[in-house]
Amino acid sequence: MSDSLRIGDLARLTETKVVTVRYYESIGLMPKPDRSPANYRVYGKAHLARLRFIRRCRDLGFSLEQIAELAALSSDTRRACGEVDALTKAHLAEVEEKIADLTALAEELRRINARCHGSTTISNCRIIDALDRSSTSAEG
Amino acid sequence: MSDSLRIGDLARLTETKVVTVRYYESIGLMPKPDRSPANYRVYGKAHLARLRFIRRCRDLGFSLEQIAELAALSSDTRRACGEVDALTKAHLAEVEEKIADLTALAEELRRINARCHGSTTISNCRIIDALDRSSTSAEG
DNA sequence: CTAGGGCCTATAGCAACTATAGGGTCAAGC
DNA sequence: GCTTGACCCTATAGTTGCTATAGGCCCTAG
Repeated sequence: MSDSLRIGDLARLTETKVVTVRYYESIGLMPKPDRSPANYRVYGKAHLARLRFIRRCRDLGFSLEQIAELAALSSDTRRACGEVDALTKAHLAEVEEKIADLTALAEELRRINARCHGSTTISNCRIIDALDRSSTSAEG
Repeated sequence: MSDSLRIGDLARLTETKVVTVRYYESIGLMPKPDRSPANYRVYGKAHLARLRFIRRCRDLGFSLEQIAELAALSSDTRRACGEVDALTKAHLAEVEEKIADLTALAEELRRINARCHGSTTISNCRIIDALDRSSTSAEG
């Protein structure tokens, strides 16, 4: 009995918003649960596990589409593990690329920031200057 | 004469899509240009500079809202430079935080990936296992 | 004079939610 | 018995930064 959860319980247990849970259902990522006589959604442990899986993957940066794939793969235990492996590897590569991009970007922001040598007005502010000029063009 | 540009020229010169230029105008980020007799948008060098500024800031990861602020600040040359400085510093902090998050995430993905010890089917795939369990809970 | 490229407006779609409106349900307290 | 308040329901619109589509005008070259 106590494994009968309402949407609010599910949300609390997974640190998800209620609307988000409904949203996941609307796009088919969460299965449609049974309804109580009052038309409330009634969830069990399987739903909780599913939502936990989704949230964990979200935390790891997977898209909802990727999560749907992962979930489909994981439910078919005889399926080749290689597909899961490929998905996580591809995702890792994406993440690593994003890190590289952001690192270069931070570098440049730091460089730009360093140009503000205590000037007090925009007219002699080198930051705006730096933003105006393309970084690839030579500085004067 | 030759500093009269059409939207396609502007787009090409800044590696922006035509629709995007119009979009920037629609949200007030680009000023409304004059129109030719045929109702075509007619741009000058100031517009080009403005769009370049926008695109450069976008490349640096600023949001359109932040860019609007930066542009407003930069046009008032007597204004205190401190605000610009603060904006770029805040943005840098954001970027650095994002890098930290992604780095932790990549770490975990690598850890998860390492669990696939050549198992061939999902049933003994440790990756799905790893995704299922919360990373904070102890492993058995 | 027609084909193509470019331009115009307006609207809808994308991810992944979030917010709002307008209502029903239910247990507790007076 | 009745109200209060927390919870639930549906449906729709908003968010960011675009992109795509439909349906149509302009202009030049062949």
